[in-house]
Amino acid sequence: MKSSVEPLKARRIYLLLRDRIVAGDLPPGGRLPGEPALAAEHAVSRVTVRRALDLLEKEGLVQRKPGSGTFVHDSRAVRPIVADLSNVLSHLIDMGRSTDVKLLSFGYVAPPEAIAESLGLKPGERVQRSVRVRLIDGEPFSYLTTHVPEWLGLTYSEAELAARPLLELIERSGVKTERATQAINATLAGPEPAAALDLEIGSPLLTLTRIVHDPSGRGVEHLHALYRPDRYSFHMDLVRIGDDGERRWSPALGRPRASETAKTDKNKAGEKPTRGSRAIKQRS
Amino acid sequence: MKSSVEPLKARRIYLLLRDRIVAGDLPPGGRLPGEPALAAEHAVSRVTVRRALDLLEKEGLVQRKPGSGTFVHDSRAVRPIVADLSNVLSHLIDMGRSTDVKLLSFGYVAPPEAIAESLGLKPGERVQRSVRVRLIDGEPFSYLTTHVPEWLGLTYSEAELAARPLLELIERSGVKTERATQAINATLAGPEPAAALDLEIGSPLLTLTRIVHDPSGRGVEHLHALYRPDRYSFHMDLVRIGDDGERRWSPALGRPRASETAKTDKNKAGEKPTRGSRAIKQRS
DNA sequence: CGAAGCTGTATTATCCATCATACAGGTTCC
DNA sequence: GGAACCTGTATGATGGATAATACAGCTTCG
Repeated sequence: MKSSVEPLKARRIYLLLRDRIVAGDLPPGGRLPGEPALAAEHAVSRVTVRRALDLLEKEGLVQRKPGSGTFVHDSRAVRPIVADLSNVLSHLIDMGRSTDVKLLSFGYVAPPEAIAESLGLKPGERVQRSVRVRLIDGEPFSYLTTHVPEWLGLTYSEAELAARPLLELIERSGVKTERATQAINATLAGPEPAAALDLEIGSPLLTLTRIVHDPSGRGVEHLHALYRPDRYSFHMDLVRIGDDGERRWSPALGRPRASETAKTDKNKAGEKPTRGSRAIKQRS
Repeated sequence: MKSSVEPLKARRIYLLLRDRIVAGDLPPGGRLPGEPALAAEHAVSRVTVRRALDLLEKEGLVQRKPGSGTFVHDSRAVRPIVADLSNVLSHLIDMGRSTDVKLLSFGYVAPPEAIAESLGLKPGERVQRSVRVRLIDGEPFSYLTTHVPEWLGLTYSEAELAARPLLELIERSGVKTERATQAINATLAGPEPAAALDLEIGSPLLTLTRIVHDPSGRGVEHLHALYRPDRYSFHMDLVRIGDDGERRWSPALGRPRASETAKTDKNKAGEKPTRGSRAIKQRS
């Protein structure tokens, strides 16, 4: 185990710089402020700034040139996968990229109350719980926890779950899946997801919680998915509908545009760097 | 000042326990293991466990009873506001809740390259940049950064932006907004958003990036929104469409069900006085 | 060339998260 | 009542992260 405790301020600065890089705020190939400037800007010592830059360099986001400066690596290789609303990745497979699934856990347990409630289970009813990780080109990008009522889970084997989509197995059993509700949110990575997704604890994650119902309204699947935001994001096209009184956006249906896959402009949690504030005297 | 650096192990345990609570693994009202037990389980000192519990208590997730134990708070009151796909909150207003907008920043600047590209601007073209914070019942829940081409931004004033929805101002100018694309992702809070949203730096945030186009395909608005995940989340209903070969989920259109979800979050009042800036009532 | 700026490296001192331990006071339950 | 829990609080010790400072070698540019 790594008993070496991770830095705090260093990590903070690392995250901030990383966000600005992936957001395109610091253009690829561009030089970022010098270590003394960064140290002053964030009110930390230069040693700490170096720690943050070490992390960025180790991840290949940044390239350091002694005597010259630190530069954003040109090939921002880490473009997120794009999934449409319905969470469809099929166009990725068309593109020749391979997705694999690792089954981390499989078993029958008593469900947490919240899940039992959302599936409409009777008290005492058990569920099949599985944890899977999806990989694209060998890299993990999602951490899936599913709960399925026991009577339904028993219609397929552990090996089948590891090999085929869960929804396919459910429908094979004769259950019709017509409706679902889902919620998208954000959270921080706990120890298990962090390890499975090859992330640091405390990294941000996209979450998707989906509850699938059969036509009678009975819950048949509870899916909780965690996504690495640097490798996955939800995209959708919207059209403006409604007449003048109440116009609003509505998702544009139709085939997911297999258009240019990604035009990532993610986000910037940070803000504009106030330029021109330099002039730090590190020397006496 | 808050130079108080966050703990590491304490934060780890905090995240662990938090995940188990929100997942329903530890049922509401239940008592969680005693501090000595937790300390032994995670191989840390009791002081560290207490730090983690302090965080949970401050967030209202647990309640401590001296001499008795630490309990999961019954009413997990902090239910996020629910917005449907199109980011519509109208049902909240129907419910009598008030949303306000604070304009934090307004000005004309040279756009970051990523934004210029997504709006299809010519080199050298400037944009109007604004930063707003939305509040519900006085509590901030979203941090909006918008970029609008200068020629369009000049058709309205700063005061108008603070008082009316941006899209309404754009349409008033004669520009037709028919299409948009958006992406949903997750990130960590940087210093400015954290301060505006009354959060710690490094808190998780939901992000929404939307680019609005006019019928000719010209970009007219770049919206970057950050949402507090504990106060806001995206919900949607899905239906299963397509014939047998390729069945998939598709968003169910129609009015967003005024679902059970939004309840008043009884957060501890008082805390941070919202910083003095204008707060204007505005419809979603 | 030479000044200015940059990264790489080293040293010392300080701060703070964590540990280990002890004790006080409340609750639960037999 | 009293044993066995629990949370609240205080103590000192320790190690790692951070700060402050100094200097080396490199690149860029006038």
